[in-house]
Order: sequence, then C-alpha cells, then structure tokens
Amino acid sequence: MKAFNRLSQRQQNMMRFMHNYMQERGFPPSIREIGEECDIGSTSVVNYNLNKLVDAGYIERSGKVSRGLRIIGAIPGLSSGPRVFGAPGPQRVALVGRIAAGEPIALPDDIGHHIDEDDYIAVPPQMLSGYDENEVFALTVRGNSMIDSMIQDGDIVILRQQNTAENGEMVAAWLSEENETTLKHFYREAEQIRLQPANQEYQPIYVHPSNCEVKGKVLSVMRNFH
Amino acid sequence: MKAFNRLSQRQQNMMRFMHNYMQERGFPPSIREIGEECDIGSTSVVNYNLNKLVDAGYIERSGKVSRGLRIIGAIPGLSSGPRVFGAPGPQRVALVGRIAAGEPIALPDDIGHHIDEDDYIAVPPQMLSGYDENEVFALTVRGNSMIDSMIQDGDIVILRQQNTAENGEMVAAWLSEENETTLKHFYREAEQIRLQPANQEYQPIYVHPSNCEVKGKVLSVMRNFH
DNA sequence: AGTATACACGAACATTTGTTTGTGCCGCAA
DNA sequence: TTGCGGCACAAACAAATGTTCGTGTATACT
Repeated sequence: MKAFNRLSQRQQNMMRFMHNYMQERGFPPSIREIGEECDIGSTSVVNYNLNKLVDAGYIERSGKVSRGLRIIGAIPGLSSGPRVFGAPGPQRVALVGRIAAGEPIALPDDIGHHIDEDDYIAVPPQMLSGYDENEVFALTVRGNSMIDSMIQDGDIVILRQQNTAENGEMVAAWLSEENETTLKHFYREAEQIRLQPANQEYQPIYVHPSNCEVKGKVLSVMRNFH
Repeated sequence: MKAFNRLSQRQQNMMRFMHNYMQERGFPPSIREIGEECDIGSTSVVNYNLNKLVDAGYIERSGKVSRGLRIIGAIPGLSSGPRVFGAPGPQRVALVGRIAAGEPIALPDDIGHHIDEDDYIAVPPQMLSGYDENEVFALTVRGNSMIDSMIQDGDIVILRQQNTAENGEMVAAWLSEENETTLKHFYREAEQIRLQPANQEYQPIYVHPSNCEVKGKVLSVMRNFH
C-alpha cells in the first residue's frame, strides 16, 4: 500500500480538483477556488490541508505568491478510478509489463494494484490517437519475435484495451494454440482471421477465431537508442 | 516570415521569461514579476503587451485572476536562439522535413526561417536521451527504403544534429555517390565505414568516408497507427 | 501644422488571495 | 474528568495582483 492511503477523502478531492484545474486552465487554482469546489468553508482549512499535502510529498508550495503550488507526485484516483498524474507534463500511461512470444499479456486490470509510479511512462498526446490515457497502456517488447511487424526488442508499444478490432487495425493478439503473443494487422475473413505483418516481405498467418484473442489495439510505437 | 517577427523585442523578452518561469516554478508569473524581469516600470505596460500577445495568438489570459495566463504557441527565441516552446507540456522539437532515399536532408539551420508552429511535434523527455531540445530535430520518413533498419513510411525519427558519430550509433547519413539518405548503425573501420542495418537479416553496406556525410544521430523513433 | 496610431509611464483603485488568530468539536489516553 | 492532538470554521488582516485612467512621446500620414 502506498502513502496516499494516508490522505483523507477531502485531501484526495483537493488533489483531484487541482489536477483537473491545472489540466484545464494551465495554472493552479487559488485557495478559495479549491475550497469552493471541495465544499470547504474556510480558507484556513484549505491552507491546512494544503500543507498536509506538502508534508506528504504530493505538492510543493511557493509561499506568499498566489496560486503558488505545483503537483509533484501521483494523484490517488478514486478506488477504481483513473490513473491520472500531475500536470504539467506529457500524458502518462501505465507501463504494465512486457510482451514476448510465448508469454501471455498481463493487462492493467490484472495487475492494477501493483502499478507504481515508476511504472508510468510519458507519452505525447498525439500518440494516444485521441483516446483517454486511462484506457491506454504500454508494453515493453522483449525478444525479436515481432520483427516481421517492424517492432524489435526494447520497443515500447502503446495500446488501447479492447477485445475486438476493425479490419486493418494492428492488434496485440494471444494465439492460444501457438501459445504466443503477436502484433499484427487484423483482418476478419470468411472463416478465419488473417494476421498480416507490417513488413510486407513477410507472409500473413491465418488462424481460427477461437484461437485468436485480441488484447488491445496498437496505437503507436516508441523506440529509444542508447 | 512569420508572425513572431511582428513581436517587439520587449514582447519577445516577455514570452521568454514567462516560458522560463513556468518551466521552473510550474505556474505563471504575475504581471509585476514580468515587468520587473523585463525592465518594464509600469504594470499597465505589461498588461498592454500581454494583450498584444493574446491578439497575436501566443498566449491566453483568464481575466481577473492572478497569474491567469498560459502559453499557447511558439516562443520566438533569440535571433539565433533556442526553439523553445511553452510549458506545461512535453518537450517540443522542430519537425524540419522528411527523409527519403534520393533526397538530401534539410537541416534545421538550412530552413530555419521556414519553421512554423505546426512544424513542431511533442516529444516526451525520455526520448531526447538527455539532449537539449534545441539541438534535436525530427524528420518524417517517406518511403520504405529504411525498412532494413526497422523504420517504415510515416515514422518520425528524432535526431541530434552532429557531423560525426561513435561506433555503433545509429545515424542519418547522406551517401553522395549513391545519392541517397539512409538510417544505419555507424561503424568506422580501417579504410571504410560500415553501415549496419538494424534488422540483422539484412546485410551491411560499406562506403568510403568521403562518400558518407553524417547528418545526425538517431535518438528515437515514433510511429503512429491511424 | 494637425491628426491618428502605437507604445509607454505612473498612480490610484478594486479585488483577489495567502496568512494568521481565536474558537469549537471530537476522539483518545491518562 | 481533564488534557492533548487532529481537524475544522469564521473573521480579520496584510500583501499581492489585475485593471483603469490620465498623460506623454514618438512616428507616420494627410
């Protein structure tokens, strides 16, 4: 369990409001704005809890100056809530694990309680294709089994959680018979599913629908060289 | 020429200060702080120029509220200055053009005056490998000639400007004899340079140093699916 | 010259806003 | 009970801060 369990409901509300406010307006809210939104009658109470949040390491304050606060750490969402992080900064999505041939994919929900702050990665908005960061997760590719899809060891793939796919979309699919995970373009054909590699020099593979379990749609890929 | 040429020196200073301030403190400066830093004696003058910047589309203001401003567009740096953009948000680097076999690479300096706001792309910090965003640029890959390096049409490559490279680094190189641009791993050998594709199923090519002009080092690759 | 426009200055003003102080409630331990 | 610490409330205070107004100075145009 993490430190945010020590935050009161009121403090959680404040964190959430501050985050949303900064996300929307680009600058932090004033003490009175926080109080009004969180049903706190007195500015001193807001101030009090703000200092609590500072002690807890969630925010920093610049004394004397109006709106002099910034969010430092993770925001504890609602119990089942969104994994939202502090602004300013790029979007952040959960980096939930690795994908490799021969291993099943662990989805965010399966390991939701194990996600730490370090398991998040910054992703620029344009790589989310308009989807909300909460329905998106990231996987690190292990091994070169996806090389026929132009994806190699160490790449990070950004996916949206979904169990179906439209024709032509690239998906992460679990092939139960072959016992492996793969990233391919998805085509539902008459009696079968065609999984087409991105690299056209490779041949497509054909599987039965019952053998193909879509885990998510690939939105983008990031690769770093060191 | 672009709109920022219409900004006075004073307004450019203001933009730069506001950007740095937000970068550093996480919230916008007050009118008086701007004035003090930019040697403006009167708050009304700051206010006046602030409204000018709004008209020019560089910032937005929320009336009545303190520090109620956010940066929207590009910041005109110094004359030869950094191409810095507004916080909060991911880093932004110049997307200067396209890279394709048979075409030379246009470097930022060559086309510096043509960079528009739309020619910038958000890049998360970890993809800059610690380099400053000002020495980094981005190229859109056209064609599939880099497919042997696991890079395909539509990919965006992030590069750092440099004319040499260490062994093993992936570089963008212009081969004058072959009259084409390529992305390969760079190895300086006895009498020649070996350019090694990332995909090990492809063979390396060997060129004479005089034939190989390094344009930049590849830091990372981004790929979006639509 | 006369006028208009852009830009700048300083001062006064009206809010906004962070800080402080005094008080009260509640649970818990001595 | 008494006392203490955590938390909350309201009011008042002191700065910080955005806004407005009257004025001045160039520059260009008629």
